[in-house]
Amino acid sequence: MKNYDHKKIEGKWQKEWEKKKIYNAQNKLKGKKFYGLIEFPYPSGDGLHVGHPRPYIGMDIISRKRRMEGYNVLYPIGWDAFGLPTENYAIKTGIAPEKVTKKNSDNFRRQIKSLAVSFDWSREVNTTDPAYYKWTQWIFLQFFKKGLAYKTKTVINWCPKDKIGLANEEVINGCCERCGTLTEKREKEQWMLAITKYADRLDKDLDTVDYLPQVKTQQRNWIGKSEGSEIEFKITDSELGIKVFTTRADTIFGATYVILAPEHTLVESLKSKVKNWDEVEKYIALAKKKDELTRTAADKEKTGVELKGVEAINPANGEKVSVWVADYALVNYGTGAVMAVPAHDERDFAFATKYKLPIKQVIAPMFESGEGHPDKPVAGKPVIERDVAYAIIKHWSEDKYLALKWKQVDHWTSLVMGGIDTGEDAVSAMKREVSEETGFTDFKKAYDLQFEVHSKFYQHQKGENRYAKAQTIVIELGSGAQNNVDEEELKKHEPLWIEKNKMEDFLVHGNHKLSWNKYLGKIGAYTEGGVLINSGQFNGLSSQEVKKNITEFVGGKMVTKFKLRDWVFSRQRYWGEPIPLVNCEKCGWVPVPEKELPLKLPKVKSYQPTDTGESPLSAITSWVNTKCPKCKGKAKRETDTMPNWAGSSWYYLRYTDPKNKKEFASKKNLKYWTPVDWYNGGMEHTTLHLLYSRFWHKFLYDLKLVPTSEPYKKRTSHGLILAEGGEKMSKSRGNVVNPDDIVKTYGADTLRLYEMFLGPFDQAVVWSTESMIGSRRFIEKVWRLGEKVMSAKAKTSSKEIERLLHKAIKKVTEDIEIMGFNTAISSMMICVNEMEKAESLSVKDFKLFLQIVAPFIPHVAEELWREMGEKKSIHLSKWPKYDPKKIVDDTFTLVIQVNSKVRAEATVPVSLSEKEAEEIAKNHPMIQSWIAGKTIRKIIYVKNKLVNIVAA
RNA sequence: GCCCGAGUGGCGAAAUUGGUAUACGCGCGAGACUUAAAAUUUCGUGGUCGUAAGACCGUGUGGGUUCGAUUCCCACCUCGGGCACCA
Repeated sequence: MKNYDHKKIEGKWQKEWEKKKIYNAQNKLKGKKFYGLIEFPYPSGDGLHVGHPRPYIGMDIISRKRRMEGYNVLYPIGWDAFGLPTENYAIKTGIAPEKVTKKNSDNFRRQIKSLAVSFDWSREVNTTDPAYYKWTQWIFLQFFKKGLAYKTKTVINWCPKDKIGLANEEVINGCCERCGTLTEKREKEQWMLAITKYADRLDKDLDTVDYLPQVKTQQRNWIGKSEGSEIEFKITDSELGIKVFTTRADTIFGATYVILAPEHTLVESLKSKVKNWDEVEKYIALAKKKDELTRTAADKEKTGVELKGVEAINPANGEKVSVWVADYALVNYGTGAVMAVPAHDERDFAFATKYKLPIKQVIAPMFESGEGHPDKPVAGKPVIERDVAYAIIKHWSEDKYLALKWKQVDHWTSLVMGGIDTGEDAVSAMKREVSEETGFTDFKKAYDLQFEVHSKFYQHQKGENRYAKAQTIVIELGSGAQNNVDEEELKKHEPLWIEKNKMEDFLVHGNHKLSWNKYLGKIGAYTEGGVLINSGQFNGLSSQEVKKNITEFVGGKMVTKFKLRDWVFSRQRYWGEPIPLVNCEKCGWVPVPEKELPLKLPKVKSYQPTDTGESPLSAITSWVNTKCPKCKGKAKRETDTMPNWAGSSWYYLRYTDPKNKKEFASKKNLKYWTPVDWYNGGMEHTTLHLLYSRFWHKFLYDLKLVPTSEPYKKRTSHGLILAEGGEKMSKSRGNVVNPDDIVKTYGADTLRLYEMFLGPFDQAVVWSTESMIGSRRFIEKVWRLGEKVMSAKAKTSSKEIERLLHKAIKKVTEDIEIMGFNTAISSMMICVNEMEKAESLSVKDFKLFLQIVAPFIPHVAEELWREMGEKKSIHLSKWPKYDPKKIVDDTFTLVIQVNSKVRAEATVPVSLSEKEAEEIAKNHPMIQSWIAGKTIRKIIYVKNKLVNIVAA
C-alpha cells in the first residue's frame, strides 16, 4: 500500500488537465450553459494570501459540479490591473507599470494554478492590455456620443496624498478609501458619467434578479430613491421663489421657516435684499471651507444665519416665514432648499430650538385602540367627538408626579384627565378637573405643552364610541393645600404620587406615555404619521393620504429624488485608460476616431502626478498636441485617465469572446453566454463595482449591444478569512498566511477542503493552521479506503453503507447549490467514517463517493478514479444521482416524552402506527414510574419522531 | 441615530414549515500498537450533584405564546457590517 503523497499527484494531474484542456469552455454555442464568475483580482506585488482563493474555490466547486451535470461551463479569470499600488511602485522605483503588472500577474497565475481552480485560462483578460482597453475606450465613446459623459466643473473629493479625485463611493467617513487620508473639496473640471439617469432602473430592476437580500438593500440604500413633493415658497416683494423638496407635504402648515444650502445660487440673487450680507457671506465662506467630515458629523450642533430682510410665504396658509442659510441643507440633494417643520422633523426641531424659531404642531399622533388602550371602537355605535386634556402634575417638593389608579378596572392607571367645556381653555379646564378629582388647589404654574394627541376608543359606561382630541397640560403645585374630594370621585379612582422614573411603566395608555415622554423632552419632534391639525381644510385627514392633495393645493408637484450622484470618471493619474477625446479650439470635445483606438498610454519619464492636479500625461507635449479629427486644426488631448472601475465594468462580457478584434464581443457569443448565471464577490463591491457594471450593462442594452438588461442573474458573497488573532490579513500587519507554504506541506486538496470546511461560506472565519490537520486526515482516510477497496474487490456494499452514501450524495448535491460547503463536507466525513468500519464496500459505490468528493479534492479523486481503471477524467464523468429508495431508513429512534421531557427512547420500525407508538410509550418501563398515579391528559404524536405524554 | 446580520461546549461550528440541542472537525483525557516517539486506532469529552442508576440545569439577558422554543412574539444587552444632517 502506497502512502498518500500530495507532491506526487498534484503536479501530475494539473499538467494532464491542462494538456487535455478539460476545463476550457466549449466553443460550440449549443446546449445548456453555465457561466460562473468571480471578481477578477488586482495582481498586487504581495501575491496571494489564503483569503483570496476562498471565493475561487467555492465557485470552482459549483463549476465542477455543473460540468459533471453536463453543462457547457464558462469559468474565466483575468486581471484588473490598472490601479494605484502599481503606479505608486512605478513612482518609487521608476520601473514601468506594465513590467510590474506582468510580473505580478505571472505570480498570481502560478499560485492560482497550484490550487487547481478550474479556470479556463485560454480566456484570460487583462484590463491594461491595449487590445482590451481599446474596448473600454470604445464604450466610453458611446457614453460620450449619447451625452452621458460630460465634462463639468464640480466640487470633487480630493485626496491630497494620492493626488486624485474620488467618487463619492470612494470616500469613507470623509477619508480616502485607499489611504485613509482626510479628503478635501476641490473645484475641478472632471469627466462625469450620468449614472443618475439610470437611478430608477437600477433600483427597480433589482426586483428581477436573484441577489442576496443585503446586497439589494445596500444598493437601494445607496441609490436612495425617495418620493416626495416639490413646492415653491414665494419671496415677498420679489419675482423669486424658493423651491423645496419634501417627503412630508402633509406637514406644510407647520413650516415656520425655510433653509437654503450655503452653496444655493439663490442666496447670491437675494444679495440686494439681505441686510446682514457681511454675516451671511462669512458664514458661507466658512461652510465651504469645512471638510466633509466636520460638516457631516451627525452630532454636530446645527448652525445657520438668517437672511434678514428676506421673507417667504408659506403657500399653504399664506403666512410669512423667515429664510435662513444653514449647512444642514445639502446643495446636491433635492432642490438644495428645505421647508423647515420643527414640530415634525428632528433636525428642524434642533435648529428651531437653538434659534428660538416658532414650532407649530400640525400632526397629532393617533391611537386607535392599539396597545395599552381601551377597547376598540364598536361598529354601528355613534362616534362622539370630545375635546379633552391630560394633566401632568408635579409635586410641590418631591420629584414625583400625580396619576390615577382606577378602582373599577384592573391594572388601569392614567394621568388626571377631563373634558374641556365650550368656551373654556385647556389650562383652566384642567385646573378645574384637578381640584375636583384630587383636591389640590395651589397651582404654582400651569401651562399648555402644545402637544395634542388623538385617540379613538369605545366608552363602556356610556356605550358610545369616542374620538378624543387631547391637549397636554402641565401643572406644578405650590403646596399640598387640598380641599375635600367628592366621595363619588374617590370611589372611581385613587390619586397616587409616582416617582419620575417609574411613571412611564406606571402609565398603561400609549397616548399618556407619549405625552409624558414629550414632557420629559425624550421626544423632540414627532416624526411619525397621524392626523392633521391646524391645517385648515385638511384637518382630520391622515398624513399618509393627504400628501398628494396638499401638494396640488399649494401648486407643487410630486417628484422622485435620488441620493445617487453622477460618477466622477476622471483621474489625474498615469496608470489608467486614456480618455480618448481631444479638445479642439473650434469644435470643442471631439472623440478619437474608432479606427485609431486603442489610444495607447505613451511612455513617460516620470509617473509622479503634479501638484496642480494634472496627470503626468500633461507633461508629454508631443502626445498632448494633436490635430482635431474633425477640422484638422490644432487640438489637445485629454490628459485625464479613467478610474480603475472602468475596465471591471464590462470584463465579464469580454470573457465570452476574448480575442475578438472587431467587437468587444460578438452578438452570437453574448447571446449564448450572458447573463452571468452566478456571480460571487465581496460585499465591499456592492455600491461600487456591482452598481457601476449594472449601469454600463443597461447602457449597452439600450444600444442593443447586449441581449439582457441585467448582467448577473444571481449574486452571492463570501466572508473574509481573518488571521489567527481575528484581524484582517495584511502584509503591514505581518499576519499573512501564504498559500504556497500550505500547498507545499499539506497539499492543494487539503487547503481547498479546509477552506470550505472552516465555516459558513458567507461568514468571516478565522484561519487556524492547527485545525487544518482534520482536513488532511480526511483525505488520507479516503486514500487508504481507496487502496483497501481496490484490494478487496467487493461486489456489494452493506445496506447501511449504501444508505449513508446515498444520503451523502443527496446532501452534497443540495448543499453545493446553497454554498453549504461545510455541511456537505461533514456528510462526506460521516460517510467515510462508516465506510472505514464497514465489512464490505463495493468498488462501484466507492467510485460514486469519489465523484461527489471530486469537486472538493480534485487531485486525490482523480488519482484513485484512474487507479480503478477509468480512462477518462473523473471531472468529466456524470454527476451521480441518489437513489430515493436507498435513503429510506427501516427503523428510527422513537423519543418518548412525559410532559415534554425526554424520559425514554425506543428503536422501532418506520411503519409504526400512531396507536402502536402510544402503546410502546405507555408500556415502556422507564415511563411507567413517570406516569404512575397521574392522569393522562393528552398524548401528542409526531410521526417518525416522538410521543409526548401530557400527564398531571 | 437608522437599516441589515449574528450571539449555541475549551475552540471552528451543526440542527428552524416549533419535536432527541451540541452532528462534523479541532483540542483535551484514557487505552491499544511501538524498545520509544510520531503516525494510526479504540473509547470518553456541556455544567452541577451522585459510588451508581439517575436527577436537575443548559443555545446572550428578561418576559410571553405552546404539551413542547436555539427556532415564533415583545423588550433589552453585546459584537460585526452598511448608511449617516438625503428633508
